[in-house]
Amino acid sequence: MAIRAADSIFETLIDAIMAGQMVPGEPLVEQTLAEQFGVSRTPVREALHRLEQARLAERGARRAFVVRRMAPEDLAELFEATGEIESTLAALAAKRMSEIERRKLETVLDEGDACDDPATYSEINSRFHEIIKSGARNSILAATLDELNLRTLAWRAANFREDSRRLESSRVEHRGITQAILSQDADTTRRKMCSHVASSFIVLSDILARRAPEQRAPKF
Amino acid sequence: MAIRAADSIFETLIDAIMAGQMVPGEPLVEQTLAEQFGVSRTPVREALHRLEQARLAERGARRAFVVRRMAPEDLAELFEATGEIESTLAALAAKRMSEIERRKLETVLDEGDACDDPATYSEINSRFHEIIKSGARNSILAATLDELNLRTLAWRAANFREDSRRLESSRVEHRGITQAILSQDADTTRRKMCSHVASSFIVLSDILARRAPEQRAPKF
DNA sequence: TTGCAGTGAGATGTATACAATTGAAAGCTA
DNA sequence: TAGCTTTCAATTGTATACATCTCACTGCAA
Repeated sequence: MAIRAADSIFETLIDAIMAGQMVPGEPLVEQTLAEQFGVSRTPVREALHRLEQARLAERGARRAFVVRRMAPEDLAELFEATGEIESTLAALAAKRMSEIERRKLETVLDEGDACDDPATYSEINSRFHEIIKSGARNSILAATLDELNLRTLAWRAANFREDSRRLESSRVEHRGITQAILSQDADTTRRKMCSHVASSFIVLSDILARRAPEQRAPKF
Repeated sequence: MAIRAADSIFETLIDAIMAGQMVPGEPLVEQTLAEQFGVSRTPVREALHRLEQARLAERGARRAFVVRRMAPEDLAELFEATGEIESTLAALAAKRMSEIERRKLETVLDEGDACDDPATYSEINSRFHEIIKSGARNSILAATLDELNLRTLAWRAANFREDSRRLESSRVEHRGITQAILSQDADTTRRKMCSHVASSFIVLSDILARRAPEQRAPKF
């Protein structure tokens, strides 16, 4: 019982959704998944309920679970929420980060400037946001942000490919955020972070808009 | 199967925690609860897992569930998070509320001024916050706030008795928030709402601090 | 007295059988 | 043919038995 089957199934399903192997609308039947994982329905059932609570699954016909469909408006709300919470964390971080953390932030920024490989930049980008998140000194808000990020993953992961123009503008935005944090200007930090997340969303929207209609908005 | 046993058990347990009938640290044993509710362990099990995800239960000895204990610092973080999110919603509402909603807000404010009964005031207070929440036009943030409020309920419900001085200061704060919203000043709205939630927390802290040590901080 | 291994009770994790619900499709009627 | 009813299969909900894990307690040895 050291590692629970329900836990690993839950995570496997999340990974599959992230990787785009399970598209929104795809059915998630207890019996079928149980056979695939080689377990009984019980742990699968628990995993599916957790996916539902994480808003990654929803009920379809006959109360059956399907990978959650999401309308473009919902995605916009989700990104707005993410942006607001991340901005709040950044504003708190501007007031609370230690000297060591401020130095780290600068280091990561420099690494980002020196990097041209999109995959590496993506990893540096994560560290940048991670430092801010922990600098805010509020684990509840941090957990809330993680949760929301999980819900956008299915879309970001399936669609995002770093394009060099976005990479450059991201660098500029990171620099602005860092400057605001270093000067402990909470209001400016909030504004710049909010705009940064909004930019990411615009890029994603563009990509989605260019796709075939049946993929763009699976629900309709 | 119209109403699932698991659902009603989940809600009953929340209500019991809210009402202070189950104090933090109290064990939640599947078998025992199953007998009390007259069902099998299965639906109880599901309800307990959902309580855990809602952070109202945690694991104690032998992986058993107990009503979640919380240190004072955790409570402070929780209230800070609640305040930040409610402030964000208020700031958005200041920019987005319809004329009708603005009028409603004024009406509720007047009702609050005219009211001296703490129970009635508490209901009016809920409506005030409800109007702001829906005025923000973001269901994700609204749901996030609901979730956090649920987690503070156990403490607020067990401890809160309206005291007339708090009632008066609450009125003043509500008036300030309303003015800021009506003049569509998002920044001021955010600041005032944040301070409003902080005041509530201070009052709660005082009440907790006056209690016997073993009740004040159940964990230690 | 201290430390540790064995043991057993208490609790959750999982498998499986059966019950209940839902929705779609077939069939009947006007 | 349109609309209503009935039926039935698909799927989840629940009950129960068994498996597994954890930890407190006991007893022995150093």
